[in-house]
Amino acid sequence: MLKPKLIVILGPTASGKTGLSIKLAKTLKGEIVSADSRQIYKHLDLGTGKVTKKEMSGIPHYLLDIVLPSKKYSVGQYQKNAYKIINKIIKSKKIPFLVGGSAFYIYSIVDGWQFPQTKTDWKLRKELEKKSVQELLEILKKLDPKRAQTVEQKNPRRLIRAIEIATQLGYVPELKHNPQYDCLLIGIKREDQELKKLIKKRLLARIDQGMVKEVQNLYRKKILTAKRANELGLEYKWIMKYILNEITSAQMIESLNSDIWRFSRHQMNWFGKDKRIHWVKNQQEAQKLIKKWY
RNA sequence: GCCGCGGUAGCUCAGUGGUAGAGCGUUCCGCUGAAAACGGAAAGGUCUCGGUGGUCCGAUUCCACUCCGCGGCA
Repeated sequence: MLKPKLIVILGPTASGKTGLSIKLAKTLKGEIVSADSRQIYKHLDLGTGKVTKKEMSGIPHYLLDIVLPSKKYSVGQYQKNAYKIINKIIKSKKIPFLVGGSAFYIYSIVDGWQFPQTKTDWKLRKELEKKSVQELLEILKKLDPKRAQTVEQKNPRRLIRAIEIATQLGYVPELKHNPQYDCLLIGIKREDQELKKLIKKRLLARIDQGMVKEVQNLYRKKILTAKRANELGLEYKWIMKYILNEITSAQMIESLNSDIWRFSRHQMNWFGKDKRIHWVKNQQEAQKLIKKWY
């Protein structure tokens, strides 16, 4: 049985995913499902570079603004939500586009990761966070010696999650892949220097548009705490520091610029090794690929 | 002009009479329900510690002079 088709548009931050995906969706009767771990949140707009209503120009967008910034969201939830919406779009005879820069989210769909059926145990995680990596590794060894060998042994996050799973299931099952869709992966290609310029330009433009004010308002209305802003990272982290007078605006811009650049490298670290991705420079190239594939 | 302090990796600084160190940054990499998260690795000092001489078997480390920066007194 043939799997339904899914077009995936990915690339580093500021590469132009939003613009390209809307253009493509317009000419192809498409609908867009976001794959962005921060645009998921309500009220985080300018800081996440979220599409505006106007930019959408009538193309339906999903998985934006679905949870409050104070809540923690996860890939597991994302995958469930995304499957549901993509299937709905397919049923309505429209073409689904998965668009975003959160590699972890994208691959949970593209590769169909089958996460173990467990509950997030914040209490346990908090307890475990007090322990050293050595201690965590010892605990995991007792629960699941096999997984203890394959996890990143110095990474507390990974160790804690493995312990969480093993506590609930008795062991950590191997992650199985069960892709639900036939995916066409299109990546937006940008040279380093070009991307650096784009990042800077977009950063300054958003500051002009009131990005600092956005964070100020969220802070004043208690939608966003300083701690949470720090967890959310990048724009929220640095703008919050500026608002709290910990840094000057020049320091804020400089730190942000270099942090966003580093973030883009991190994204490319993930995409760069994926041979399935077709790298394009513009709409024409993307359209040609889609035409051939569909 | 005098006195004091400092000049060591891109930045902030440790340090020792006997083959140069940390943190940050940079680059690269990993990633099984926090992923803008979380973690790992490497490169970098014209054989080199501002410069020139001296003491010493040996000086980045001690001494003298010199240049530069900072602070104080004039």
